[in-house]
Amino acid sequence: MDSLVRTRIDEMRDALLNQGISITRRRDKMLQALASNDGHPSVNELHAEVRRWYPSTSLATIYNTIELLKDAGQILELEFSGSANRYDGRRPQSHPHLICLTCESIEDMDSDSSDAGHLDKLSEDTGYQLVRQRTDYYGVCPDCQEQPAAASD
Amino acid sequence: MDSLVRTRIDEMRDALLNQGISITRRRDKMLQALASNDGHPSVNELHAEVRRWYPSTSLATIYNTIELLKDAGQILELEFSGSANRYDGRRPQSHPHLICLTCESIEDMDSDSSDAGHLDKLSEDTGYQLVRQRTDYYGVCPDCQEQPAAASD
DNA sequence: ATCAAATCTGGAATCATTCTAGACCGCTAG
DNA sequence: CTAGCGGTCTAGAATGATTCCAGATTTGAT
Repeated sequence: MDSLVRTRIDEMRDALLNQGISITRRRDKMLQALASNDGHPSVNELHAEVRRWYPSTSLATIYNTIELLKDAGQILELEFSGSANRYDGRRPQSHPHLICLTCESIEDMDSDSSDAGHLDKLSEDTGYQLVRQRTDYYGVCPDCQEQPAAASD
Repeated sequence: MDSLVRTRIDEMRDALLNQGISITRRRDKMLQALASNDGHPSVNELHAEVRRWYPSTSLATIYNTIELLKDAGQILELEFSGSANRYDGRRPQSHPHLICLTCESIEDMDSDSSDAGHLDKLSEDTGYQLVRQRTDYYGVCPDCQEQPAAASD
């Protein structure tokens, strides 16, 4: 296991402990699943992953742990109304994404305007106490531009 | 009725007609509801509005008309996983919003980086064919900062 | 007035998420 | 070692937005 992954797991673990939340075995597996997943898993994917070790794990536990991580600022939630939410446990800070309308893939972008002082400045300008932002770009990814539109029914 | 509202209704109407979509009475009321609504109505609000004239209107018709407007690029859909989607029929182009985490209000912002050439440039940089973007800022609005946290159960 | 195509209704179906009641687990005090 | 307590977990029901569907209605052309 990559040392970055291990570091990230420790970060999440410490953040939870700081809030008085104990790290149970299921929660630990969930942190591992999040830290080692390169993409943007859905609840079902995380559920499947945790179940590989603890087959009795219920969906409610996954949702529950996500809630704890959100409160601790350790997970980024990407909401979608038509399909399941997607999560990023590696980079919990706001950052932009590229979303393919054809294959529904989600790709991270480097933060540009969404870096540190940006929200602070905007808070002053607007009078809002801003805590996070969401920026997504929707289009067709390079792969799907080449495909002869396979799965489009 | 404001002349800007009337202009906007005509825009939407023409866009639908151009796609061979006829403007039925319910659809017409829906365009009026969208063009004259200053905020970001939900499907239920639009439904209620159209029902004032055509009480038998079903929810399916509202969803259906939204679909038509989306295809014609005449409505902006803001997706939320936990609650109902919200719509903007006045400014269908991508533009950023301020969203209050306390009272769930949605406020328009002027486009800054999300103007015309921006998506084109980003398309070149990323290889995606980008068609729209979504940028939302989440925080607490000025009103809710003053309130003694009324509805927070 | 007739007929076909488009539109609309009302209710069922779907599906992600939240809720809930009770079972279970791990820890501490006695 | 054991009883009890608080936190955790499970399974399934409940919720709510959205989509689907079959049949009824309306529209427009002739």
